[in-house]
Amino acid sequence: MSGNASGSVSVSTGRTPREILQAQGKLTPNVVAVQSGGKIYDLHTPLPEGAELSVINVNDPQALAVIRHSTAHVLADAVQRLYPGTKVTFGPAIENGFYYDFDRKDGQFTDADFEKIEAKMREIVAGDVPFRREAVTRDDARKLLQGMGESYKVEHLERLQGEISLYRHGDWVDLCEGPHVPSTGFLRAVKLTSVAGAYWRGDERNPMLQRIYGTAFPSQKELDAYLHALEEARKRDHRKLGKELELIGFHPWAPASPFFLPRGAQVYRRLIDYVRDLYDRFGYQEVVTPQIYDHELFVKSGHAGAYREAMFKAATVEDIERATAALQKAPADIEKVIEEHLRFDVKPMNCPGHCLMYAMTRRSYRELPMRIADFGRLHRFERSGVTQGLTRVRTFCQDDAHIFCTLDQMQSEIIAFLELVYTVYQDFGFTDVRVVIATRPDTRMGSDEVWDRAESALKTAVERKALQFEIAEGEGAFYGPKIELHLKDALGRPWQLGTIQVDFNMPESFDLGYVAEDNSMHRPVMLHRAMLGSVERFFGVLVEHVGGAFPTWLAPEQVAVLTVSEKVNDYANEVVALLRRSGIRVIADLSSDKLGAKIRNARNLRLPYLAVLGQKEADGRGASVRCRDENKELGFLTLDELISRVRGEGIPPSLRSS
RNA sequence: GCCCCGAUAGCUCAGUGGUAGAGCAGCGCAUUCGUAAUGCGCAGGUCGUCGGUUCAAAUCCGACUCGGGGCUCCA
Repeated sequence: MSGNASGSVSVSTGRTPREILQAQGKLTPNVVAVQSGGKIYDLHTPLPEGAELSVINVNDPQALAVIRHSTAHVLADAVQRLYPGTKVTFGPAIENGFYYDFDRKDGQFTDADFEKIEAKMREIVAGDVPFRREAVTRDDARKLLQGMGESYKVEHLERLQGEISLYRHGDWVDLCEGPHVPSTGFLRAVKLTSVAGAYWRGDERNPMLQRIYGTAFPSQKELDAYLHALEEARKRDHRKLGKELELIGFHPWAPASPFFLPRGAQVYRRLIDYVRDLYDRFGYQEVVTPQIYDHELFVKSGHAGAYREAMFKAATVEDIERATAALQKAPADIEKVIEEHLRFDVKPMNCPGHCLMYAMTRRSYRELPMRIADFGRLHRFERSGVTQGLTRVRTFCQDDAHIFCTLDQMQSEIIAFLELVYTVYQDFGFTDVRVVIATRPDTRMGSDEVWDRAESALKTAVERKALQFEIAEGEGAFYGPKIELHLKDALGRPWQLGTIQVDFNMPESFDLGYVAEDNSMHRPVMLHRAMLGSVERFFGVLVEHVGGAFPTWLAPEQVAVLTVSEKVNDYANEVVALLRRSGIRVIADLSSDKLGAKIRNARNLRLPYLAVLGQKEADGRGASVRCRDENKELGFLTLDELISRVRGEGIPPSLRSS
């Protein structure tokens, strides 16, 4: 059970953590690895001379990644035993587990193989064989890997820099930098979860590998807890809740295009109304613009090139007849015929139309900043494999707006936007927002000076709000840098919702200008910005965030009127009419069901308030009220009390008078 | 687009080659009930679509459609 296997060529110096801990008498059976200088080292890897270290025990959070990466090795070992000839590639620990990518020549993995593979893995774990590390030269590694036929590893080897190491457990060996657990016996709770295709190095042009996902924990108990939490998260899935609560529907004849059913449309409309109210207060002007434009527009905006694949064409029968006739005359000119005769495109974005509108008249600096908002419906052709529920669809609308402003106004506009968007997220109860600033890519337009100014405007705004942020170097659009705001869905998958992007390109392409104070023409800057982003996506993430229990101000119905018996139907109808007149959204259950059943149904719909009406309530002109959010009965309330309570919660938190 | 999985009643699901099932929802009748499911009855399906294998297909095979998981979190 020694660290460095004897006989290998060691490039490292210094003692291993195992040796250090042993000397100090601190090597307990629970030690998985150590931490030193912010890095995790396993017990096999020599530390720099004189390094400080702290012990990582099997139950420490930092041990998870080590355990999972080691489990990936055991998975690969098991797979290669069961399916000889399978080549290994990468197998990292990931956020909630690990994966390993294989190139299997003789078939595909399916979920049905998991049981067999897990059994083999348990066997390897039961053997409690030690992991061993060897530092080797590139030549030795190459010889070894070539001898094993591991062509992907050989390819990877040539890209590696720095020290090259092998890890072994039993007679299985892999090119790997670690870190790994001391022995396979540390891998006590393992589950394979799914199989998927994945391209070698993530590139579509490369061969597709078979990826097996799994997860591992220090104990079965923790694994079970994780799997249970996953189950719970699935219950919040907006696709499941959307169906159960009759919010949305889909039909094969409109793939990846949601129907918002009456209950869902109630919420959808309120999301938009909410934003619209903010626009009124924050100096935005809403416009309504065309759905279908001449192709020429998107040539000018650049979409016809870069965005071509994602755009729907709109053709009339006449267009197609003309195109057909033209093709019969000149069959070779397909591209040209399509350009000429299929003239219309369905808009994938609002910005080109807004540029047209901006340029409809001569603009003065006095009009800027001009904030143009549009809830126009957009269509984008998303490839079939990437669509998903409401979070990735082919038709949606954004709370989209374009701010045309001067370079000097850019900074304050970005800050004002961040103020606004954080108010919005607060109203919805989102606190876990990830902020990413995407900076200049290699191929870009505009001078470095202008980019400097735009990037620093974004950074300043984020810093002014004291927000934590990450920089995504080179990930900005070719026309300008941007801030992205990401939120997570129930399963922890991140989605970009809000964004603000600086654009120097489109004003240029459309030759936009304004007359400045000195009577000279200047080019405005264009800011693309959205808070909810796609309303569809936001709706999906929101459903999951609140578990289908919309706050009173968004709920499709705010109060359910439930009768104890049909004897009080007259009073119930009176109450419903009164609440409706008071602007409250009500449904009534006057059926012959028992009260218990009515309550159950209304609760399953997650209605904020239940108003029970019986003879007592009819006599007292009130209702016996139950509140979903406080999860308790409020007892008897007069109708006025009920109305003022629901009305108070019926407006967004940031707008409530205090 | 590519890899794997799935599709049976409005919903959730059972049914592995031999006469299509359950619960819930719906409809009808009875019940008039006090805080998470009242009882009885009725109705409801070209088993996603098309093709193939077979005496016989929801079931086996193939294609297609739609949906789900995934496709750098780089040894």
